[in-house]
Amino acid sequence: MTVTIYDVAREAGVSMATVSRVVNNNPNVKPQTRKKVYEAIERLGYRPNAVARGLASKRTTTVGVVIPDISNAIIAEVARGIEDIANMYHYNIILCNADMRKEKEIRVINTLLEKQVDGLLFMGGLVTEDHIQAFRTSNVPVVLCATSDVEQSVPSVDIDHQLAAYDAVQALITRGHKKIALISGVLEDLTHYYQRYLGYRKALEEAGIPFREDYVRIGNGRYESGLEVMNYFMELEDRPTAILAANDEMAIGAIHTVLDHGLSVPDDISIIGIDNVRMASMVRPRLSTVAQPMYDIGAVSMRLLTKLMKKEHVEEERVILPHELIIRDSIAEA
Amino acid sequence: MTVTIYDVAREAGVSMATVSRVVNNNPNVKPQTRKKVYEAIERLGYRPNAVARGLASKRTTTVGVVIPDISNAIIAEVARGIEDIANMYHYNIILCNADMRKEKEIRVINTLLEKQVDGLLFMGGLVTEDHIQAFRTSNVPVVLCATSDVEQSVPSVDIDHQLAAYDAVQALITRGHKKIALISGVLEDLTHYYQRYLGYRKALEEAGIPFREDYVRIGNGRYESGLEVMNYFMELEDRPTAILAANDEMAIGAIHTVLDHGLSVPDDISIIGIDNVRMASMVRPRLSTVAQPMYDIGAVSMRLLTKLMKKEHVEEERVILPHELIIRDSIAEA
DNA sequence: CTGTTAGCGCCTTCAA
DNA sequence: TTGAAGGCGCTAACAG
Repeated sequence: MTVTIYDVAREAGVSMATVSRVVNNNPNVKPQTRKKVYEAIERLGYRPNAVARGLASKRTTTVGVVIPDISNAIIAEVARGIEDIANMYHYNIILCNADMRKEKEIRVINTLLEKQVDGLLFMGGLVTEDHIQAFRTSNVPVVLCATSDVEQSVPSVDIDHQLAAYDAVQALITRGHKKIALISGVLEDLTHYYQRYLGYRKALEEAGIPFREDYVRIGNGRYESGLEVMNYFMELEDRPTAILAANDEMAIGAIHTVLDHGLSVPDDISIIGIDNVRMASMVRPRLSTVAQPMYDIGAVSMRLLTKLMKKEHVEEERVILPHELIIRDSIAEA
Repeated sequence: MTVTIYDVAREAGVSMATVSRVVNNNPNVKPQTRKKVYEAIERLGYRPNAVARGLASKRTTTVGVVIPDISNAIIAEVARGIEDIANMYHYNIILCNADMRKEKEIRVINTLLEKQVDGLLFMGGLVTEDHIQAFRTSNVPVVLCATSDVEQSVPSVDIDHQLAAYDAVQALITRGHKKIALISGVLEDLTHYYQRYLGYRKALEEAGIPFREDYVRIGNGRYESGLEVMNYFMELEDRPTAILAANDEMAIGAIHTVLDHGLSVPDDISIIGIDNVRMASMVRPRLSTVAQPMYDIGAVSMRLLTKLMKKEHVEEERVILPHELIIRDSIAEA
């Protein structure tokens, strides 16, 4: 039924080894022989069995990419960066979605490891002790992509989330705002939302603006949540004049709550986000935000992983990429 | 270095066969023996090698999912449907993105086949002769998901795109609109955009509204494209009062062009889309659209694939799921 | 430049 | 209920 390397060898009148060499682009084959083999392959419609190959060579030339949340808007661009570099180095990549559930993340990591991937990229979620434990039990290199672990014991590529939030608040302060509220994500996410929270506080502090408990509310990162939290701020007696949302999706929700109240963004209230997802420029007013270099995060982390897989020397296992303030139409002078 | 089934056998004082049985949940093992084996596995930190298993059993219990475009907003929800059912039947799924490039789609299909997946799901893109050719050379079942082929020779799960567009235009006609324009996708996409185009024409025809060439323009499916095409319509002397956009993203672009011209949606111009991506309710005015049952499309196609993989009998290899008109704020009486 | 020969780690009869 | 043994399809020395 299935045609194997042995069939091709017989058809071409050579040995299995020679066919193997041809398939693997080993230069030690006479051009003429090579041609014969290719013809036989063509005639028989031979397709190499990657499973057998993986077993024999102990390398699968594939890297597993764990996506904690496939509906997250930033992953598409990051994935593109990963793939471009992976292709360049002739690695296949297989994506596995974990649906934002930690237990499933661990399961997926183990599945990938059982499949003998040559390396692992963990993309964008919260990294716990259990994750690290799962990584440790493997013999393959792991790179965290658009995230990092608190202990900083795993190679990673990310931005400085604290600084990103700091810069966003700065942009507000520069424009004369003093009543600046934060729509935060869950603070248990120590590497993303908590850092952004710290950046918010730090910017206020440096500007001599006192921190107010009632100016911070936690959302879940989704649009609806931005809608709700902003509603709370609208009801405040001493309403904020500017908002930092910990991500763009909540920022957009916040904008819409303001509009739905019949007020204007940015004339009445300024709103800034973080991430620069594609949607940020697909709303009115267009959202000002702090851009993550998503493609680069993907590309650099994949590049780092290839080095680790080849046991090449790497200067620095923890890479921080620069972010960029993008001013559009959703913020204005106080 | 790596611990194998043989090590576990020795540690537990049984044969490899017994360990294999335990790992594969074969009931023919004495509970006591099973326990011993589990303990040995635990002690040694044994992790089954899926590659070796795949080679020996000729089944990998994984299905490959080809995603033509990972940044497409509808795939996340479809993927969720696929995964839920896959988990239910104990299949792993591996996602492969093809970046909207046909040549890469074919390559990815072949890679997946080389990896010996037990089945293939092709999600949402245009299916050409070359695709079908690639499918044919494999021995595993293939299901098209959120798409179908013109010849209808491959099992598929999709909606009736023509009817969806028809219903959208109907919603406009019902509200008294007569000057209805279409922001289409490329008509070469026979299974999606061309069908939607036909639905548009059919609805007009049945209502006795003459078709106008200048009321149809082709976009590329993206937001920016909606922006541009709508700009063209705005300049028309006899401006349309209603727009059908062939997908939501272009519809949203169209809305913003109208707003940017200082006019109102829906008071001056009504706009309706197709798909019901999450973003449709994340804009102001919220977008009316025709919803695809994305989760179900994923779930049903995966279910169909499991049947095919088990060689079970299936009634109908081509499933059409119902769509639904969702009226929100972007359309009004003429 | 080419062929021979061991495995890679596991499943799966077939016997016992 | 368990063990022995023969592959699965391919790669990787090692010879020649």
